[in-house]
Amino acid sequence: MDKFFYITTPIYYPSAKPHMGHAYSSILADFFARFKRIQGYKVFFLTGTDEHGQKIQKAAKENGMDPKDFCDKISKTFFDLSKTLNLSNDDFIRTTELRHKKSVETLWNILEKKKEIYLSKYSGWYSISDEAFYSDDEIEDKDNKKISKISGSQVDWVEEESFFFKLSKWQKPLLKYYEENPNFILPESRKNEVVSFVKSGLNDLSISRKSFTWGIKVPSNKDHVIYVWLDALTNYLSALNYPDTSNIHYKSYWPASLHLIGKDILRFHAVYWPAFLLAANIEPPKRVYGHGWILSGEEKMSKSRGNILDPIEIIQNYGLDPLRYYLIKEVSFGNDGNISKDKLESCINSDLANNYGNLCQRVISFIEKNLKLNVPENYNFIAQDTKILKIYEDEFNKLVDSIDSQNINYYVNFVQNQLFVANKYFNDQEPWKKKGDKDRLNTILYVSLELIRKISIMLYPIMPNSTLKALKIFNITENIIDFNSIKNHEYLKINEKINKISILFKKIEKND
RNA sequence: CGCGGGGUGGAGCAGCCUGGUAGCUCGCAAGGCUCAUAACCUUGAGGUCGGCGGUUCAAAUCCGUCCCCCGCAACCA
Repeated sequence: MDKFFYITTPIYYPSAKPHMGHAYSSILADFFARFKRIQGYKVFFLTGTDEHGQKIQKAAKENGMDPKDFCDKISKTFFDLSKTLNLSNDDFIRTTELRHKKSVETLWNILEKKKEIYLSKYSGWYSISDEAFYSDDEIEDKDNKKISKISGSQVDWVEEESFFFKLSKWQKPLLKYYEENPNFILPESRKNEVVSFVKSGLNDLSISRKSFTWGIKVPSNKDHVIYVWLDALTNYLSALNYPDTSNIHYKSYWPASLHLIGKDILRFHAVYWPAFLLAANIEPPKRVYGHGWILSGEEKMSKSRGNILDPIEIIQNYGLDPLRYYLIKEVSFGNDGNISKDKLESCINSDLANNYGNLCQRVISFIEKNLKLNVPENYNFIAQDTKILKIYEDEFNKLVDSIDSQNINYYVNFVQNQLFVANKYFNDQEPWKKKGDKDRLNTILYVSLELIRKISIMLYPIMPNSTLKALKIFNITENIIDFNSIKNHEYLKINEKINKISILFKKIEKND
């Protein structure tokens, strides 16, 4: 029976151009998607853009553009980014699409029919840029203006009719859901935050606005636009052809396996979203993972500090795969991490060029010179060979578990460790001194090739382009990569030719 | 008492939940090797785990308290 895996990134809000944080979320999601694919799962990987709301309407107006044209333009930059990052996403959803509109309207109607929504009036201090209301003690005066203490953005007194979602009613069911699904919110530290937030009590949620028009209209009352978050979150269903719940996509992939998001939007995903779904009698997603932020050095990236690292520019200068590797390996997943050109450069030199790239190079050129690129024959494993090869067999389940629990640093550290092991093996076995002992020489080279194959497969989800280059040695193409094959030690067939490859990663000359 | 994150060898981090000789990568020093992208391998130096107090046979790890840094001022992942 087929096994299914549905992973999503947040849909990005295209009020400005993509930055490192968007790249980070997307790259991580792609890593999981690619891993599950080579593990044999049927994967659906979704990303896209969230294009409704007052901010977009306002930004469009400032640019003298129609909101839709404005969205088309900026959404394209995010679409382009997905190409630049070599994402393997199966779909790219935009909330301005008809399929999404239908999906949101259906969800709304269900909630309304189930009496989860009621019409009332909201009055309070509202911040356009935060898209949030603040209470009296959350605002202060500054320069004759009212601003939010929390965000510092300007707030205005707003009094308007609004539809409300009976969020308060779902406090207990949510807590029960968290308890019954202890891994619904990860990492654990953030789960605690969410749980205590819910425990402290939930107010009903205003889920419509009358103050602007750019969005999906409330079906039963066209004066209202549906609240951005109710609109946006539903994208995860829309892409599966919801409301057609009998279609194969929906049946296979819902509930989502993993919503990968930044920690700042955890509340929407871990509280509101499951509440909406429970209220509509739809199964909530299996997991929401709130990752940290990427900082520049010690500080948050900001234009005023001039320490911004544009992902596009980094990729142009250093290449995509090094950036992907860096973000996945150097950042302790779940925590904030930081990136600097300096650290990226030394990561490229030591991990990629010296360690992985050089391993491939030394082994292949040795085989080229001594065996004319034939697969070594008459190999005969002795204890020191099997000991190394068997590590992959022994660790296999742990590696799979580490991915399934999003403990990706364990996985990456394992690979890095095996790179050291492989280089040490080649060093210790000294094939250059074994030219008189053909059988032993062949065995050493055979084992070395196998190590390169296993390591390259493991690195594939992180660096698809570079590892596909390396796997050309063995004529392994993307469609036949099989993670399970790292357990196998006799993959290579005698009489086959292997292929020479060019240098995988060039070292960066440091001039400081 | 605003909220949250954090303080572990020169740098970046893991370990803390479930106490038991302090671990990883980079950097540094010495040696080895020469197949390879001056790459690789070995060994070594370097930390009283922010301070103080407590619990314990035993604390980076648990409890209390204090100090310091960072984000919450947007390019919201």
